Amino acid sequence: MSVENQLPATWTTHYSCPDVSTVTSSYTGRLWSQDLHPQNWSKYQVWEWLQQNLDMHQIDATSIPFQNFDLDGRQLCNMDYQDFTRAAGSVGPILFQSLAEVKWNVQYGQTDLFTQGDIKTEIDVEFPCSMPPFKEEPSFYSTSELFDLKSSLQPNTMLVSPAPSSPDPKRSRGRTNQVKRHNPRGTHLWEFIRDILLYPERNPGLIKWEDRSDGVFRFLKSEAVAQLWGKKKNNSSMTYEKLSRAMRYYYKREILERVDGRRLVYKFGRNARGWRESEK
DNA sequence: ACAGTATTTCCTGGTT
DNA sequence: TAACCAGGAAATACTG
Repeated sequence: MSVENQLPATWTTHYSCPDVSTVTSSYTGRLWSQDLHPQNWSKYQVWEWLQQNLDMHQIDATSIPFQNFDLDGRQLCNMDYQDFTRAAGSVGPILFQSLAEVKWNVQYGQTDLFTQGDIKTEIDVEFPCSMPPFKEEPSFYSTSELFDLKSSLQPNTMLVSPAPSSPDPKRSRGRTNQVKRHNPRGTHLWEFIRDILLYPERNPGLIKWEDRSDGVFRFLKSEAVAQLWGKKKNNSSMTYEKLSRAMRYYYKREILERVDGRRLVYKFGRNARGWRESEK
């Protein structure tokens, strides 16, 4: 089975975490218009948006009650500021702002300026990560943790993607990377896996609990998960082979426990937090 | 520039 | 044979 087949449509089409330069160029339109208006999001898309916002702001997924966002796009769009605060506490304002900006961008944001380029390479690059951070003071985290997107929202500064920091003379092997974004320490692999697992109703058959209370789970679509992880890390050459190596390193740290004899099965270890139902 | 962490990449060899 | 699993070794990416 190909990876494309493994990936649910919504994920292939919508899930990604591009770097700033790609985000900006993808702000263009076509991917955004009618069918991507938040008003028309499915529950799953709402969930994706939520996840991406948490990622972007480095908010632990367990810190907000996801059940309050078991909504489709229309319901989401009907929420006002108060509703967001009620639903997500201190994270509410971030979400509110994020949604407002998505709406704005769908409506007016994209102009011809960025409609360059070949759709193919941008097609898998779009929204959640392109959520602009909100500008008001987030009292609970430092602005330095934010993406430096403030500027990227301004069309004129967006196109030039200056590959900031490192000179990086010798190139890497395999990995296709363009611009090193200021990628705040994102979610770790095991947290990424955990977060997919946490909401099975929205997990499109990628990973499944084998024993919920024991923390045993199984990959159903190993390569698809690897692709998603790769997207999150902006690494298009990620494979299950490599992802699983990283998983095996978790054994020593007791973030995972070994489950032998069962292919694609892993178990959370004593150092993995946030996966138990009681911790949700 | 540098050290440390967390992968990522590659590889050999074994198993299902 | 394909798809996994085990880990070692070394390279990378990023952070402080």
